[in-house]
Amino acid sequence: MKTKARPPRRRVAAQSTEATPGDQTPDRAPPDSGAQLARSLRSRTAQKQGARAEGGRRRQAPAGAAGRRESSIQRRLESNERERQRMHTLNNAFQALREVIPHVRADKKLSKIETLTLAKNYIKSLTATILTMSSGRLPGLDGPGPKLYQHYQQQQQQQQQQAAAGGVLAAAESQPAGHLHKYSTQIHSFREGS
DNA sequence: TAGGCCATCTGGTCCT
DNA sequence: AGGACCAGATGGCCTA
Repeated sequence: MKTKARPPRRRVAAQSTEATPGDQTPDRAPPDSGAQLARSLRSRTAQKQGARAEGGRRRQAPAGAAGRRESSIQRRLESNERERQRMHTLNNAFQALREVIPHVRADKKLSKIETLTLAKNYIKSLTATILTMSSGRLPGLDGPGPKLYQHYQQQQQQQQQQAAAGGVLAAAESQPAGHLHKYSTQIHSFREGS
């Protein structure tokens, strides 16, 4: 099943502080209020630390414990926010990659795994094309072409050896021309919406 | 309704 | 010590 471009959606966030400024993936609703989160965290923490009553009584929290708990909550909130930002920059990078990879259905957003797979094979097919052209055009001449081609062939041999050891290698991966074929096949399989 | 994809939270580990 | 990175868990939204 494929995921089509989606309208914004909401997430009932269990935790979080506030709307992320400059959120580039408005896929999600801004998180809950800090107050809510703090409440949630406090109750969780209470459960975890075993608000275990001893003989039906709660132990008295040591002096300063409340302050430490608050600062611990605060640190968690800040950490969550950083993590959110980190994921946003990662998603921005994915988006930038999507925009650079030619694919058939412009209206369909590539998933992350599709983006990576397509990018890998696109790079391979471009590399193969460039090397084929340059080695053909500059036989025996000084220049990057032949060296690159040699390097590429070495890489291919290594990959074949590794694959032989592992016992897996698609025929398309084993030769330059195969990359283009594999890439275009993949584009079409994605288009089919497999 | 099941399955795919994703955002977010969270705790652990690594790095500076 | 604090931030970055990572992976597992959770739950929402969407499509077939």
